[in-house]
Amino acid sequence: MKTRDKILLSSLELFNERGERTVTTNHIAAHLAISPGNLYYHFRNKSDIIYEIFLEYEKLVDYYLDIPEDRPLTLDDMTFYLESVFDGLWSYRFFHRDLEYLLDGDRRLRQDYREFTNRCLDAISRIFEKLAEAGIIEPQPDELRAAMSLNVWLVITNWMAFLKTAHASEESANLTLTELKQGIYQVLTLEIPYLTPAYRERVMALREKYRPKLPETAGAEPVVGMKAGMVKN
Amino acid sequence: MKTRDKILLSSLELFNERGERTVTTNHIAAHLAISPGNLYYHFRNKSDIIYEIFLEYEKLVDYYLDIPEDRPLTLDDMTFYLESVFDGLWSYRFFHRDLEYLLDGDRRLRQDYREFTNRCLDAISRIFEKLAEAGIIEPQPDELRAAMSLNVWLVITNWMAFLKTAHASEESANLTLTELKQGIYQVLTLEIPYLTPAYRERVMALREKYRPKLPETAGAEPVVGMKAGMVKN
DNA sequence: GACTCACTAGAGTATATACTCTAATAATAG
DNA sequence: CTATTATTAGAGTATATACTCTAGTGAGTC
Repeated sequence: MKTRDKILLSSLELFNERGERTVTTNHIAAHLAISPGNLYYHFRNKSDIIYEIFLEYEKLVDYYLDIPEDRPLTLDDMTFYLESVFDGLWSYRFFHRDLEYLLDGDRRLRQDYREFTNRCLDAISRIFEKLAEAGIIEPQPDELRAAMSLNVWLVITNWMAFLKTAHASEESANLTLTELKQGIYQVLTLEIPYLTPAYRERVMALREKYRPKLPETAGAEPVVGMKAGMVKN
Repeated sequence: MKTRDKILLSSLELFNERGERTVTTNHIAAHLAISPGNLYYHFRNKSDIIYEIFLEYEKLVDYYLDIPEDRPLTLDDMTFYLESVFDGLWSYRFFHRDLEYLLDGDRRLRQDYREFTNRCLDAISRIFEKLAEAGIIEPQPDELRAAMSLNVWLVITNWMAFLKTAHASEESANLTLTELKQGIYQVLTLEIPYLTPAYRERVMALREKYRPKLPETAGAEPVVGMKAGMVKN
């Protein structure tokens, strides 16, 4: 594997683990057992590394949120979208943590992220639209759908932060799979009132699968692994 | 005014303006035209300053979210809660921005914040309960109410970050009053499906007041001032 | 007038951080 | 084989950061 790619991989790993703020370029180099000079041969600066990681993230999410226009959506599709988005969120979780600071320091990133957000909002809205066409949720006026989509986005992007700050009385805060999946539970909660009678029970059953067993008990559950076995389309 | 209080005030101001990460204790001292030594006479370290600011924030929100148990809630109460919470969010907006890092570095803060979050969630849930009692929203089972409350919390605490990152193509990102208030619009969007027929129109009209005029146009609107004229009870 | 004590100035320090520079070694092209 | 280019090591640097230490000052007290 190319040094350049190793740098990106290690950076992501360290950023996710310890937060971008506490991981220095020297740490990254040390972790790879290469010299700082070597790292700076491949990247102009730390921002550059972060930007490239963002591009990967963007690509991943754009890929997952590609909505088929030639067929109606199914419940499985919706499940796939939810699982995928939380997957992506997990893999690049450092990003949303220090988002504001990162955007303040890199105009390119700010601009790109802005567009990325808008694409995501459009995708969510389009998913709702197609779920309505498929008779899974009731159709809603554009304006309401847009506001709902934005709420879904806010819940999704804030879920990890909530887990890490509000849960986990112990400091380390190993996230469990159950906890991460509760994010899907929260998103489905938003949809409940809009479900059609025909699908209500099925979606409620789906939601139930993501419900936490014991809300307040920090269990010794398996740590998140993800990259689960869902395949696109 | 005591030097100690001036330090807290300036710190909050600078943190809000530039982010905790980029504001050093030396900056704070310089801004007050006092020596670093003086600052460190009053506070053991930077974390201590932040912790004290958090206590103020906590006190403010706890005060606002005190729910009267001797009378039913009104729509005006709900408006007051929403306005107040966004007020508080604005006044201490640096806090949520760097939340994870701050909690990682201070056990006290982590523990207190955790309890604070739970109190807020309980308050939101209690508000929903009393809104149902007042016939404003339909009553819901405990479990759904809890999940809804959590969604409200996620939307509220993530709203500022959304504005600062997704909006404002220009770098500075001066938030406008209209934009901040759109957070209330988003929260009310969550409530729509649960409104009783008797109140539906009134709440929709209230919501309309917070609706952004031109969603995507970064206008030259008046910058947020807040501390608006709402009085408790 | 000596004494205390809360408060302040300002120079200083150990460490870290992002990043640079030079020189050397592999890899590749002609 | 030679020349060029890509890659790497490793020491070094300018600056910043959180924080310390010493030496006071000024207002009140006995």
